[in-house]
Amino acid sequence: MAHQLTIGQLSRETGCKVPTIRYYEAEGLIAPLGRTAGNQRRYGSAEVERLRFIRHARDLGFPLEAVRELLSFQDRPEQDCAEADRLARQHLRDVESRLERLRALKEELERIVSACEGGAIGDCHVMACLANHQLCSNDRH
Amino acid sequence: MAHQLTIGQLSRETGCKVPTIRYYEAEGLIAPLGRTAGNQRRYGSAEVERLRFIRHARDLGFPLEAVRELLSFQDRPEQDCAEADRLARQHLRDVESRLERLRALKEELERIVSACEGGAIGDCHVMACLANHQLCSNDRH
DNA sequence: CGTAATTCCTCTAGTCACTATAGCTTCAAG
DNA sequence: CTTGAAGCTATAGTGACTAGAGGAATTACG
Repeated sequence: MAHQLTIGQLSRETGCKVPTIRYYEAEGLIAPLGRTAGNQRRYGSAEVERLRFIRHARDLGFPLEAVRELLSFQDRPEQDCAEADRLARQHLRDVESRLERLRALKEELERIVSACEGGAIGDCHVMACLANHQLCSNDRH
Repeated sequence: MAHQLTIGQLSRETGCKVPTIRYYEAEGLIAPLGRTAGNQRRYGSAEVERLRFIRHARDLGFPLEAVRELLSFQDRPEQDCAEADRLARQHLRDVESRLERLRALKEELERIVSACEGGAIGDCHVMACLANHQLCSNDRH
């Protein structure tokens, strides 16, 4: 049993928390090589790779369901990559639209806080803008 | 009982779904004026304003907990607006950092999908980048 | 006035991707 | 051989809703 990892070591190798690894196992994304006599999980280097793959895809914002698909592609390397590419492009479109909305939101917030001049809440622009959308966004949206 | 609204009418007025209104009520953010003999909620124009306030703050990404605070400020208009302003500024900082991360992510995704040239998964850049962070982001982060 | 369609009610469970807690067992070091 | 860290399972909680079941009230029409 050379160089097998405990769940804690796998956690340190990949930056993925221990309960999260167990959660991924329950979700069927990753499994230990086996268990010790005392029922503890043991992992090999393939699992390190697999978990890094999962983490990276998650960091990129892919939902677990998409990660699951990507993993299934990985398990069939002879297959065409069109599906993986489609998934990534779809995700990019999602990210772009979220980015757009977040940018608009930031601008609105900037207008709101830049208008505050102190004083009582009754006269506060921040509160007025929150109460009345018209007040802060005089442009589109 | 002139111009009192049902929950469905309030929903149409504010763009807030019916179950969401009931959820906000359970959370203590908004309450009906009263109930009919048949136990149905009835609302007045103050509730329309309050719910619009809630929706706008939510659309701006404030968590419900912050909305709760903002509402409590609104109930004391003589008070100084510094707290409301602080909350909005804090939120702006949150949004800015999310925006920054989302932007970096989008760039990484763009690099990834732009590298795909079709073919088998074994040779696919999309998959390779997901497996190995180094491959796609040669710059910071 | 009857009835049918629509809207309303409560309650429970599900979503997503974890995170936290409790109470226990196993393992590695000294 | 004992201690303390790390492991185990199982359950519940997070945020902000959303969906569904099963039933009651209201409104519109004939």
